[in-house]
Amino acid sequence: MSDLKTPGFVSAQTVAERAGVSRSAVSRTFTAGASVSEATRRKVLEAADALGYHVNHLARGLRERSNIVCLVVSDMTTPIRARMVDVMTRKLQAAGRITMVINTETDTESVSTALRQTLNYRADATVVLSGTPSASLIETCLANGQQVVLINRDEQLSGSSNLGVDNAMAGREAFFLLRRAGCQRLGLISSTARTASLVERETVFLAAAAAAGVEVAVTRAGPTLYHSGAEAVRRVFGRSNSPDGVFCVTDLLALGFMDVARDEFGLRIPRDLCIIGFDDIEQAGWSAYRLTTFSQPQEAMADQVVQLLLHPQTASSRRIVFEPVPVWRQSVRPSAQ
Amino acid sequence: MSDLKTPGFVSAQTVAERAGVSRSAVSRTFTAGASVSEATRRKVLEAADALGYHVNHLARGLRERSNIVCLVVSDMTTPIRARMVDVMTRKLQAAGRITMVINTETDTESVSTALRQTLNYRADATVVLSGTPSASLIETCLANGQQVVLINRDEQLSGSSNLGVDNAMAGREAFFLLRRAGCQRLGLISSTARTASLVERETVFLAAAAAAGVEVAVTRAGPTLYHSGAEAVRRVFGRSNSPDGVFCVTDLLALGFMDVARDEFGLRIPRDLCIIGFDDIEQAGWSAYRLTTFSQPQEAMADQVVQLLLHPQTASSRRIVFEPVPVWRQSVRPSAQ
DNA sequence: TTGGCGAGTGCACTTGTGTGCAGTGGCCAT
DNA sequence: ATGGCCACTGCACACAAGTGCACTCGCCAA
Repeated sequence: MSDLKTPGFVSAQTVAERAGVSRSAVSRTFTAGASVSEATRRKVLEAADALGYHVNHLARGLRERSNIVCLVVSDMTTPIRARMVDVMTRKLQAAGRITMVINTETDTESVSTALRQTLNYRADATVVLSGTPSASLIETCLANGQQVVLINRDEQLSGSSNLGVDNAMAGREAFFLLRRAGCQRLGLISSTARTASLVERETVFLAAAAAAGVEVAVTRAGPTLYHSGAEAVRRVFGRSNSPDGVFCVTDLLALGFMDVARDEFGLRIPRDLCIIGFDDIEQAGWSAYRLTTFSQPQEAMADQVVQLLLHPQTASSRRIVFEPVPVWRQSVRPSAQ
Repeated sequence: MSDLKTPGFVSAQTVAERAGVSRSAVSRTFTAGASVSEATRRKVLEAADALGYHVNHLARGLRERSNIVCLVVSDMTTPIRARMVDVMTRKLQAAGRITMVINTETDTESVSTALRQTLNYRADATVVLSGTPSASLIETCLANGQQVVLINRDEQLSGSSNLGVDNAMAGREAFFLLRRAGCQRLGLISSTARTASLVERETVFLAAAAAAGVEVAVTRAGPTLYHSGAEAVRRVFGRSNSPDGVFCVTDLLALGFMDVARDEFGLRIPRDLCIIGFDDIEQAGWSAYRLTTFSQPQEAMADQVVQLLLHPQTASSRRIVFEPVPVWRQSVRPSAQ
């Protein structure tokens, strides 16, 4: 049509005029279950199509729920985070929600700013993948009727739901796997980031070793990234008695460790050195690595988040723990002798 | 305070009542440059703080621009995409915009649905990272005063801006690098996905080879993923005369190719086999690979998108091409003999 | 003393929806 | 023929903001 349209969105009013009906009729046409005659509906749909009309969800969100969910996340380029964002957005979309991504630093200040944005956009819920927001701000969110879901974050924070994986199980299991493989001198490769998850994996691994009377050399060469794992090798094998089995609290650390251990120190894995990681990122399965690790059940976690959104009454102050599943590959010897 | 607050967001009206001023005063307090006395502003801020008030950006978006930008993307777990989403969200945030992510399949149908969502939420602009939307739908977006930016997508689509990298340069350069390294039998490893970008890299590489009178074996073992590169090796080295230099149209393909070439065929890189990729994903720099490749200037592209949003008048129907920058590593011999 | 000016304030309108309520018209049973 | 019921329609209000316009009030100069 040669409608000389002024730039800007077309409203229900315009559609109503063109269709020769009231604006209410237009609204009802696009509301499931509302009462409209077939004739009216057809006229409206025709006019809407000709004008390119789309219901304004922002205005709709003024009265009731906005169907917006904010995802607060940092380090998105990290494979594990990227996959989490992917899974989350897909599941939320399938549940009729739309995702606003807020990319932030991990520090509390920055996350708080993000959370305030969340309130500005009337998100029904906020899912925090990184950093830990201050308790008082969470209270504000809750007071505003917003749900807050923390994933792999600090323990209980008043009122917010809390999803996490059983890090203790992984730390314990990692120790026994290395011992069963016959490793004598153990190493723990961790990160300078002191996330609750990482700390728990560390402490449980160390506790299990202590209980068995085994000493463990701990190395923290930098942030939770590939090059920190790489750097860790140089520190570890500079020392007097180098380990023959290491638990890396993250796959990225493990992959960096493997590369440099082979490349610069000529070690063969798992012959000279056994390695266990955590996360089961895609690269861990690449044939250059074949890393034995633990997989986070991200699909299940995302499903759970959706459930919490759909049934908010069940959501208050709960902590839900998921079991990581061990993924057997070739970076650990099957058994001693 | 022991305000028995009913769940739900607190509005400017409530704040006004508590502060003993008009709602206008509240609005003006939160509007930069509006005229409010210092005394009033203080009263308002105090009440707002006590009640946990936050300006409703949705309602604000009813009158003017919403400051929402939709990002339509698929295959988010892919390193190159994950980084693009990361860079985009950060730059948009810095420019005062908020990002809505729509995670979609690459097929046209699914992208069209996504684009309609975009209109529902009154996004000021839509940035399409994956798939190609139908031209008619783009027209609808434009008619509604929305900007559409296509990244690495098909050529010109009426009215939308179009950012891309110079694939031709990469294809040509890749050929010459392999030749200069002394490679005699060339291979091209590509994807079953027929994206404009991939096709262009392919055809230019092949054209350069044809012009030099060199034959090239083309292999397309599957989607643009690691395991397709891995699978390609088995096909390529099953044939009679195997290549000693390959151009993989994507880093992921290249890494899969390298792994299996070394692992199952005992080839040494770059001694027996030279490999060039494209994208410069993080993993390409890992010491297991040290892949020579081309880097997409994603930061610059995101900056350009922000510029287009800030100055919409300059945005109509433009195609802007960025130069990929060659990244020299060790998967190609420096030079023949 | 009075007119003018400027800062500050509030009313009322705007944006695009969804929906309660009242009203209309058609159809069927009595 | 008429009352009752039901499907449909439109008015008007609510939602949460920003803002033009009119108005008040204090202060200063003529």
